[in-house]
Amino acid sequence: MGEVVEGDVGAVDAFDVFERDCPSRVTLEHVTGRWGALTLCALAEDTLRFNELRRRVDGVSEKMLSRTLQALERDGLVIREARPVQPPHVEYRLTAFGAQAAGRLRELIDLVEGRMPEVLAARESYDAARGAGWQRGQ
Amino acid sequence: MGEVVEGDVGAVDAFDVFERDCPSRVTLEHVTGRWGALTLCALAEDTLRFNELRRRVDGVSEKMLSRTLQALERDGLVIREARPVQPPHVEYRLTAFGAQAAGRLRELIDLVEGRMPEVLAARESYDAARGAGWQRGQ
DNA sequence: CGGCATCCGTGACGATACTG
DNA sequence: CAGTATCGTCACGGATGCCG
Repeated sequence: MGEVVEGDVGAVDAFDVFERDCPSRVTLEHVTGRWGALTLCALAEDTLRFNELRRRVDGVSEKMLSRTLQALERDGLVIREARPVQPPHVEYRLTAFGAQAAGRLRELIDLVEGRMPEVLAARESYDAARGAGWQRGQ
Repeated sequence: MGEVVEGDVGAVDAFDVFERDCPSRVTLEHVTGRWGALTLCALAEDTLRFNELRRRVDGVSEKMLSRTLQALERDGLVIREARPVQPPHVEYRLTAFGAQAAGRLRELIDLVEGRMPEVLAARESYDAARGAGWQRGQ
């Protein structure tokens, strides 16, 4: 994974995220965004309906969940399936790409969760060192 | 996933990101944030100085890079090493935790970059389907 | 139930100037 | 070089209300 097939001219860095106007940055932000990441991971566990998702991703507002799902659907990570019944029944599930992304995210999240004790300790010593004269977002 | 080991009082999901007030969410946002992710990946390739980093992460402002680095240092992902010389010489490098996080991020980014052609196609068909009469951020 | 439209505050973010 | 300080903007994101 990741090795380069030579002979292919420069298609390698065609979508390099380090470039400021690269479209891959936008997609990456959708995937790694505050709600995007959690939404993808929630859908990786199970196909869910709108309000089930809302409950699973604790704290997300209706508007943001809606926006997040639209962005992910537009980028081809999520499939929205609406069954024409009364009352409405809409389900969200992942595409193959979405499932892969969710898998990578899961690994990252598991890592972070597992390292939290160490993170909390690091914060304390950081704040202790610089007189706690901080502020700025968390 | 999600089952509780009885007898042990909830230590299992002690840092579950799906919970709204969990500190792991904040750290995850630092790691996956717009500039956090790129900064970590840049430092995974090499130890860098402030302005080298600024050039590598195309588009980041001084202020945001500074904030990003502080957040990552505080969470124990980045080490800031200042040598007391004139002119100032400051280097940033990853901790073991930071390197692991960067590795996971790299995999995610590689995936996204590789799938961009498909993403672009998905967007076109999405926009085509719904009259393209939209807007809202990307 | 599954949304979209609207109002609106807070803070993220960029540009610029300044310091050590 | 490596930042901090200050200012202005605008879009993120929550609350509310309405519709199919």
